Amino acid sequence: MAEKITSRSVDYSQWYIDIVLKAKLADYSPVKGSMVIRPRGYAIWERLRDELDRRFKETGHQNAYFPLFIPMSFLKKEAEHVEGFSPELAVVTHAGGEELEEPLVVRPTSETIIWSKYRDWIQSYRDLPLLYNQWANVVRWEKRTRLFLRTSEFLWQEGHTAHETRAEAVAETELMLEVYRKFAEEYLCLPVIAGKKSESEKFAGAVDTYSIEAMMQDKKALQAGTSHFLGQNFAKAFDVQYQTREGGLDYVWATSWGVSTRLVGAIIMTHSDDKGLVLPPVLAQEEVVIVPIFKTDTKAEVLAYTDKILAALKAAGRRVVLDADDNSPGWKFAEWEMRGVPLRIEAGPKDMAAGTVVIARRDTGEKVVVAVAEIPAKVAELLAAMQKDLLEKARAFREANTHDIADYPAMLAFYSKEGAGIDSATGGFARGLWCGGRECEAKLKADTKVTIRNMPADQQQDINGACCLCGAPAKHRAIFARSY
RNA sequence: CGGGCAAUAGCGCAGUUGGUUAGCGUACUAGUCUGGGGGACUAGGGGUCGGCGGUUCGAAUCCGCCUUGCCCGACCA
Repeated sequence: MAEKITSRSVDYSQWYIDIVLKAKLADYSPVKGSMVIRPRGYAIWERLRDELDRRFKETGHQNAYFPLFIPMSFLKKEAEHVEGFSPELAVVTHAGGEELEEPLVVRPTSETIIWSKYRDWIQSYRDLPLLYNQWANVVRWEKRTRLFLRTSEFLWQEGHTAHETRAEAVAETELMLEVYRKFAEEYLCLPVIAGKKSESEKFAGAVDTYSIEAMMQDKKALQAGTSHFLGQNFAKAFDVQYQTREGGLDYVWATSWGVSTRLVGAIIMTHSDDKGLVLPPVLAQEEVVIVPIFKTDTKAEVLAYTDKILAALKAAGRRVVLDADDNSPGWKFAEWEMRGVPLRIEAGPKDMAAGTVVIARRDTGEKVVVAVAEIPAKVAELLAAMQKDLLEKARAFREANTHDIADYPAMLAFYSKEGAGIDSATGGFARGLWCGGRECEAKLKADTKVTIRNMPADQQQDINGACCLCGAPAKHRAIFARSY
């Protein structure tokens, strides 16, 4: 609270931890890798979740809930799936004081339990498509954890859909990726790159995995959401067949897609500064904080003044809070900046005499004097401007740190720059042509820890040239980066 | 899971050749003044020194194991 947070330029990791703890978004728990989400952090998740839920329903999806415990044997039905997840499984072997006949896996994701039920529910093409989503917690035992970004238990949503045709399932995969992309940009102010993952980076059990990738302020990439085309893999594993329109029998086509509380970490890392949290206004628990500035003998009249402003903003539908505590104004300014409230209204005797207030923007620090009657309109204007500017600022940062790379020496040079500025320099995003081969991708990772984030969907034209890693004829254009 | 560092009041830390009643800053509580960028003074409350075990007449201090966190690596829809 009273302590300052570590500067980004000193230690980016510590800066992030300081913000999460000091803005009271989350705290550690006694169990390694699991975290407590505190009210100020949960409020961000709630607002994000509600908006995303609205968008899912708008695109025809329904919510359901599937159980936390999954029979171990279910995981084993899809070979790649169990192989991918087994190192991270938490398994219940005892319950009710006895050893269980079959161990129960605490869900790391719900494809298997869901498809075991889809088998019962799908008989005919008339039962399709099935467009279900669930909001749930999942557990993946992580070796190395970070608040919000990688925890052993996290909150997420997982959509699981079943379709008649391959084309329809692919379209759903792409549709949900686009829902995520728009949501990330419009609501979270996170500019993201939507594209397909390489073979080595895709989901265990998927035919194709797509992702949205964002750039953090240390220039590392963060996968902010994924959408998978599962083909008929799970339908075959769980024997989910349906009668086709032609009277035949075929396996159902599937997708799954998800975003998690990791998004909260992405938001923090993208927008915040050395004073603390900076939030897109639509996500903020409070959009406006009013700080009255008074002496003991002027307290009553100043509070009467700010009460009217508070009432006017509430009447305008704003999420607003008045901080009438006896802390000094400077203390309050710093505290509310730490918490990431987008706008601060300062009102004291001078303002009262002039019939004005001072409004300060959290992101730019800019202060403007506004007449009392104009406050609701000005607040609306500033909040909208901030929502827009945060996205543009983040986009400009990403563009400034994205470079086209032609060959391997250039790639090595790009990622070997010595660490001036934030953290150890990570170079940023490299954009280059790629042959699609696993070998050169693996070599790059071994040499530099840089991986292919994805192949941007809108940048696959004019692929004429050599792979920037191995020189073979290129098939794709890819984004490379170090990542979280 | 391997290597390194750390854990003492809510937070940040000091204390330790083993010795009575564990200390500082800050935060917290009460009061007075103060108040436009983290204010001053006075008086208070707050501790199983991360856990378990060992050595010892005596352990925050020495030893062992464990837990949690941070950094580096391995791993990672």
